[in-house]
Amino acid sequence: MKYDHKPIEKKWQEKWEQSGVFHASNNSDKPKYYALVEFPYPSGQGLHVGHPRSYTALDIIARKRRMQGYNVLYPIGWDAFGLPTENFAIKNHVHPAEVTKKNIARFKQQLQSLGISFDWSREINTTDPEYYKWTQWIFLQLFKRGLAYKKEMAVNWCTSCKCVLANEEVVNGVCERCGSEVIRKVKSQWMLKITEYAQRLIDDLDLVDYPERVKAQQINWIGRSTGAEVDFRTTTGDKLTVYTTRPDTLYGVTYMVVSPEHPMLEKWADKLRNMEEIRAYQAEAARKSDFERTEVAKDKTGVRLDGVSAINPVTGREIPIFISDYVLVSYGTGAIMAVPAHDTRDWEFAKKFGLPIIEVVKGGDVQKEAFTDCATGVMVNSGILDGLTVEEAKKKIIEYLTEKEIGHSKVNFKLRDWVFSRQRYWGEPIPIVYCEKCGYVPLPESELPLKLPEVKSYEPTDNGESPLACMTDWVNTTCPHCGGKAKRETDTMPQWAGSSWYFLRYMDPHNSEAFAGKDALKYWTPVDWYNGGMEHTTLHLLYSRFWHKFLYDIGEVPTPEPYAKRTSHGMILGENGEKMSKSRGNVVNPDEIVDTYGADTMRLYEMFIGDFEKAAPWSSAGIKGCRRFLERYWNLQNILTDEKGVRKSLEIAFNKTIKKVGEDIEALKFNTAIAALMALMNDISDAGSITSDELKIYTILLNPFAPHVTEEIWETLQLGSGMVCQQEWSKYDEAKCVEDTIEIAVQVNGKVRAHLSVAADIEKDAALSAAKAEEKIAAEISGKKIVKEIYVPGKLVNIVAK
RNA sequence: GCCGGUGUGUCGGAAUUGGCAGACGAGACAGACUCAAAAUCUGUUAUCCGCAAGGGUGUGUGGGUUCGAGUCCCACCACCGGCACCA
Repeated sequence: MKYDHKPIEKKWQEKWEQSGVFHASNNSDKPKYYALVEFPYPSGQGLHVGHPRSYTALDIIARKRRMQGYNVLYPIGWDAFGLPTENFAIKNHVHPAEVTKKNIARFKQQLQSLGISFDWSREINTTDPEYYKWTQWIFLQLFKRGLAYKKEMAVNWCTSCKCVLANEEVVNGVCERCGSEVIRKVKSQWMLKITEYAQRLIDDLDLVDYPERVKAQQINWIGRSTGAEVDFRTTTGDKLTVYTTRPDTLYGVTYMVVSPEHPMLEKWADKLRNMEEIRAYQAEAARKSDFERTEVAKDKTGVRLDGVSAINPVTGREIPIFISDYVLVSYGTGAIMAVPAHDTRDWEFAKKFGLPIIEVVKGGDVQKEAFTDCATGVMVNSGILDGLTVEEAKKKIIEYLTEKEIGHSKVNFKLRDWVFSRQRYWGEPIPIVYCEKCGYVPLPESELPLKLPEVKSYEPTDNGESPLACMTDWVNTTCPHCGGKAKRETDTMPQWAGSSWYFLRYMDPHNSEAFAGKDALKYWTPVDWYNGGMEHTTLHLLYSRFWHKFLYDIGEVPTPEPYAKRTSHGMILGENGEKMSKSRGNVVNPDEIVDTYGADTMRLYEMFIGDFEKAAPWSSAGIKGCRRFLERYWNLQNILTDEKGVRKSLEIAFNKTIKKVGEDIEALKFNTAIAALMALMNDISDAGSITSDELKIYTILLNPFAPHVTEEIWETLQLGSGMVCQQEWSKYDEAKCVEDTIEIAVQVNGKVRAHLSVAADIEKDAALSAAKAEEKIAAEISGKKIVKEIYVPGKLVNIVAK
């Protein structure tokens, strides 16, 4: 009989669905295991071949855990709010909800055709009011505790999406999503105080098992630095505070720089003789997009303040103040003390404006370039600091500044608060009302969900307002606090809102009283293994850790961290090694692969393609190899013998393979697990036959990778009761993983000269004398003096002779 | 510039963490089957010298440690990802 994947795969997908074998239970005596993959955005393009790489990997984990006796939760859902859907809806004059529904249906069908063991009874959808009710509820909790606030500020504005973006969504000065120019625009925005959690988001990385590269990227993004704030007196009698990480260089400060947006400039307006020039510079800086501002980063510009200067607090010297756009308002105090001798940027600026460069750390030639090394230098020209190392000087100067009350130590972060409002339709409405008398008033929780109203046009507006703003019936409401006239917030939440807590909803998806019941949370939290893309490291992953910590603080979830273990898959590239895209014409359609080769082949291939954590190019030849392998497995039924048990000749091969497949799955090395199964297949082929017990083990080992074909063989050949996915995972005998006699290499002076067949447990002396007895070795060493003899049990002997 | 990572046959990639480099798959070549092709099966396949037995050389480059290095150390080169005027 030929291996025909189509009827087999259809049959088992239906059986699994009907029997509910993959449904997790909230009342189980078994130990729990929560495996999670990032839920997809149901785009109009349908599933990408990259999706199954992640889903199959954790499906293998989930299936193995079930076989190991765990109560496994492996859920799926839809992160369905978002711009592409909204844009498609605008273009085709359909409601985004309709578009979403259609896309989800397609995605669901595609995912089911892959035989992933998701618990479909827990399917969630972020656009479902029963779901976003709780997204809004969490927002209200943030608001009540002062972590959601509205602020007038310069934000990133995407000129094409006509919408603000979070810092995390701006990549190289352009919109992460559409690649259009991002400009700065002053707008009143809802913000979330993620900065309040900056330190804990770093510290608690110690509590979790994440790849080093993920931790490093998050730490980098949060950008903690330690230094000091120092107050400088000005000639107007004011105080100008700066932040510096090098307070040790205070004696080398020869000028100061404030950002063009610095508030002191307005205060000094009437004292500044060149205010016009300053205003012109400010205007120019404001006009530049972030992209332009960093583009010209090499060439320093600025204007010297004429009329106000500052006093260096330790030298008493009067120093000029400049404005320059190399100083950012949003970091530190928006002002810096400049030490051209020991900071590259200050050095460039000083050279351009002919400012003095005073060396205060010995070790370089500060007239040639800035000397920034902190490890080797010694302080000079620095009064009380002379002779100290940089580290000692930092400590001493901070003590001094603190005592004199002109400065103190200070920690700063690069992380900014999260811009949380979007001027678009297809998102969760923000449940806040603005009342002239009472200000921003939260909607009572009983009024949740605040549903998205039907609108005539979803078109984003040019004036920067949400399309909801023209829904006057909906916008005009009464204040929940005073009952007077009030207006609803018309901005919606960003796409990252719904995904910041979705893993909690899976634990208890139909609960109408809470986002999840306390018992369910206690049982399932945390997620045991979460796999997803590297591109979410500083977005979704960081945001959801923040929300989870907040929920932990208010007693709503039982753990400080949401995910115990995080792994990351590499991208699947086009056959030409480039990223798959329509314009490159190298997109592989998963439906076609499933149709031609079957889901089992597709799964197997995606796991065999290479190192799971690295990018790998698709290969249409490679997938044929996996199909061939499954055909060989299928044909094992033709060589089934009446013999029972695992035969002596294959005993070691089977035990070794059970061990290797199990260990490799845990280590995310699916490619070598499959290679081991292929090698065992070769051994079976050499043997010319297989017993039912051997086939039983083989089928169980292969099942997580290729679930359909293994179920079919199991059933047809009646290898056992129930389905394969309900069997116990195979065990191995450590003692039977090694051969009795092994071949060891014999080296002379580190070069392999012969091979020797010896008992596995041979002692050093016996191994060496056997080696020396070998004809070739004897010839090699004859007449030489043996200097050293090395024996590595089970591997080799090495005779060093001169 | 800073942080993280990678570099191995024709290709995707293995190598129990210092112990026989190239597992497994793909491709190619040869053979069997076939009228023929496909499929399937068998064999060969890092490279150089040699008819062969055998030997030499080989994991980005240069050095080092070691009986022994793809693996450890130092310096460098190339590529990929992230951050980037963050004081």
